[in-house]
Amino acid sequence: MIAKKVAQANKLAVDNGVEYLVNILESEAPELLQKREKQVKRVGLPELVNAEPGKVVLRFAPNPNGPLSFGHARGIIINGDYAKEYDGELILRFDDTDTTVKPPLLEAYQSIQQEAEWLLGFTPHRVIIASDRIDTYYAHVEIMLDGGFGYVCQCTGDEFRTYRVGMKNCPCRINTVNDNRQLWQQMLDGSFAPGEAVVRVKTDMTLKNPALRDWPALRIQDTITNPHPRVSIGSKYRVWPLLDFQSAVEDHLQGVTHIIRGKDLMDSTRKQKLLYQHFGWSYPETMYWGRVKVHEWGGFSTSQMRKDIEHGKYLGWEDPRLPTIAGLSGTGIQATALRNFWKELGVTQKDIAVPLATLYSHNIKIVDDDAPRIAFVRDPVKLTIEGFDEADVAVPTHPNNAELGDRIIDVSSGVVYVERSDLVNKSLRLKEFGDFEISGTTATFVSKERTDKRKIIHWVSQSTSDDGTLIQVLNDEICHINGRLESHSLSLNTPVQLERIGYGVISADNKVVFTHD
RNA sequence: GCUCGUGUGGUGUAGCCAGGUCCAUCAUUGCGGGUUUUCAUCCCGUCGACCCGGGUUCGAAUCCCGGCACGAGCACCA
Repeated sequence: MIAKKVAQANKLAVDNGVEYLVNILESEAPELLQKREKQVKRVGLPELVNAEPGKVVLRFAPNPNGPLSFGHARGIIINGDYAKEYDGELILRFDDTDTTVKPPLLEAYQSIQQEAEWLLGFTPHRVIIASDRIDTYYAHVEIMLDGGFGYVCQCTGDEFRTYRVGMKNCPCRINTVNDNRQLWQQMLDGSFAPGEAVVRVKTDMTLKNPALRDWPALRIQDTITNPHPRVSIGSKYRVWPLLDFQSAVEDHLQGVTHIIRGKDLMDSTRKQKLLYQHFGWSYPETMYWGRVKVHEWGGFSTSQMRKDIEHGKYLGWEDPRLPTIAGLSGTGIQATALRNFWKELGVTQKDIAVPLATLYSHNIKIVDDDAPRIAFVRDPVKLTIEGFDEADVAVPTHPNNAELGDRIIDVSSGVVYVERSDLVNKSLRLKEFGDFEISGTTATFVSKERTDKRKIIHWVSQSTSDDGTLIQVLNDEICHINGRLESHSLSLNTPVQLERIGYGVISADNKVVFTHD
């Protein structure tokens, strides 16, 4: 019955067009006509669940084992943007609890804060350093041991792995509170070497997910051989929390309401939720994003970059070939471009690979309206001007932005430079100057106005240009391209556009670093 | 192996939870054209996608089941 009616309606729609039905509805039952707009793309980041404006606390927690990379920018930008949008707070937390595998780098504590601020456009509301908080973590270990939901385990890694896959309890699991208390003191006082004892969170060895079975919370590190790089910490502690424990406790202590992180940490969330249950705490809302690769770079690991720099493969963290924030900003990528880029990708759990062209297009949108045009002549050839009497020519600094005014170029010397490769044509127009006929090394003035469709090239006057260098990465090599750079009074780090070449950034009086086409 | 997650044009992304004007959004890239004294910017046009197979339903990108593919976790790294 209903089916028949619907079929009838559908047929009407096909025969008479949807308009017809809409009209009937409008006259007979207007309340059924729910306005559903044509599809619109959602703008901005998705809403946070359970978020009360003014009470949202988020955090970004890098290991300071190097300065920030392109990938870290996502964490800062997304978390920071939510904090801003919800009038909440962003915590910058240094998770520097490993002194052996990924040891922290002293300089990174400073540089990360600066880079974070550059990326965000504001200063993180709180800064926490995990290595300052070890005593607090110890206090929570003691609660855990006393509460019977943690124990000191003396099994080797291999032994425990066998228990984990076999879903069997390890012998240490039945330690009494007193046993654990005593063993804990022994961990602290140096009776155990690294690997001889760990503190575990007691969950359940029969849990479906093997990752969650009695997971390790703290371990011993040889901080005599590998002292913590912060002098105030150095060799002070032997027992260090692992990420899952440290992060869980700290998030609770700081009142974090929302955690947004990589989906590789999904099991971390599950482990931490089990710990929160033991403590009687409630876990923050969590969101995840997938892994990002950039076509041109592949993946990027801080540890690998650090090795390559130490081996001299790269100049340093700010090397323009490196996907670090320092490298990117040094080549003229703007913080706003990075922000827009990451916000556009959002927080999907898909693993993706994006082309650099996407980032570049964001950067062009930020930079182009205000980037002064400036000429750089590669492989310069000196030409003598004939038949032009005026002392100078005025060239607009920006073709679409008159506010930037004109560049007055003195040509009274009668000598200009042009690019050698442009000289395959003998009839040329020097941009904003005039039409010329080239013969040997003389350029004879023809007309100020355009007389034909001859090719337009860029040029510099000898007296208003200097020897300069364009620094450009080509095939993973840093190339220093010498030429003549138009004289300018632009300050350092000004984004410019080299006419007919591409965008760049002033890196010294006579040096420009190439950004992109 | 166990566990978890993801699959929309070349690349990203919206829509999916609350099935119907979704012959699927927006951006980027490619291609074509226009403006322009830059091979830039800007503008216009155009190509191009719901992983596969079943099921539920009058109707499925959207719900269910099963495959397949890819990724991650199972570290005394973060």
